[in-house]
Amino acid sequence: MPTSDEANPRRDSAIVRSLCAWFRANARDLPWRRVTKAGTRDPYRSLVSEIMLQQTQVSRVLEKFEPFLEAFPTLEALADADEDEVLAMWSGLGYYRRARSLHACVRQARDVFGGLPESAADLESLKGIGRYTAGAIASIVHNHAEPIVDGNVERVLLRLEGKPMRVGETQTKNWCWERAEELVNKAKSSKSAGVDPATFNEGLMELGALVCTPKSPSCEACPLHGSCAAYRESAQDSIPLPKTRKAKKPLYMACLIVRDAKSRLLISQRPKGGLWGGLWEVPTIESDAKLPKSAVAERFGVATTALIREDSFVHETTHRSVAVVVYRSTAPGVKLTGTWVYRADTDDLATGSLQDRVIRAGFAE
DNA sequence: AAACCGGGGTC
DNA sequence: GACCCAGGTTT
Repeated sequence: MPTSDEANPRRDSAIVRSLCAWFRANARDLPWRRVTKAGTRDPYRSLVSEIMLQQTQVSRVLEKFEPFLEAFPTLEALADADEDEVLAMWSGLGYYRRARSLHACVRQARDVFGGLPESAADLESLKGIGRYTAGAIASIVHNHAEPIVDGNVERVLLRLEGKPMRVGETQTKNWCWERAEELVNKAKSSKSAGVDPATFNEGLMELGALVCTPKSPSCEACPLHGSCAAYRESAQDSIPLPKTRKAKKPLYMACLIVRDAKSRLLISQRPKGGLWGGLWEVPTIESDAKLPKSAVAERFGVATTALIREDSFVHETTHRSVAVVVYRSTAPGVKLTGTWVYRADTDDLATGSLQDRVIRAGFAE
């Protein structure tokens, strides 16, 4: 009696063939899947999409992908751009370090390799490209037999093999990478038409996105249910195990709206790295504790009587709950440095959604 | 191994 | 509200 962990070449072969056939028939028509010529994809478009898609849902990326590609149509164009332009096109996507890393990545690729390299090892040497992204480009664009494991793939593989583990933990990832490697090698060695590493890897992710979903998976429609341990044991809903989540950290922000005689608004750029790194904001104070008005006035160098409380709201991110209080100054602060901008200047500015709201309020009336 | 880093859709 | 997402880097 073979154990469940024992290699089963015939089962793996069936999994690979079924999945590839399903993907060929059910793949979504996404802009980064566009084929330029003779079945090849633009590696640069693939790179941009992969970075944008990190921890970001397809529907979010769809709004930003084409405008970004229009602004930076080629790797050379992106490499030649200023970091501020790149950040501006990333506005609203979140995880802004990705934009700065992508910019550094293409410059590095141009200077070191004369363009984007093809091997996963070379790709992974570039800024912002880890094992997943390197494997994705090498396999999907160049059809190399490189495994890929993201959140989707972990969930699919854990269910397929009936492993009650948590997504994202080191032990889980290690097991998934090994399993994904076995399967992609099986796809590589397959003699069936339409079965290859590119189709298998992308199919695995597409299955996780469309069928083997976190909640209410469509097992009856799944091409792999005949091989799936979780389905056989009716364990789809208990695999993977629920994530353990940390409480959101509170953050308090006091923002100051200052206008000059020309109705311009005072803004400044946040330091690179850290929260909203490199993005623009109105003068803002941050603290782990509530900021009394007197402290805000002191820090901004403005009299308390010149500070008008204009708005307050809570901005939620995955990891933070940010309590924002917006003040307007009736007298410019002596200590404040920054850049004066007109309303129209802010359109091409790199901003997060929180400061977008504050800046809009700043120009109101 | 754990912390850090966004945003918005969905249930 | 909690959960999710084509992760990588830093500590």
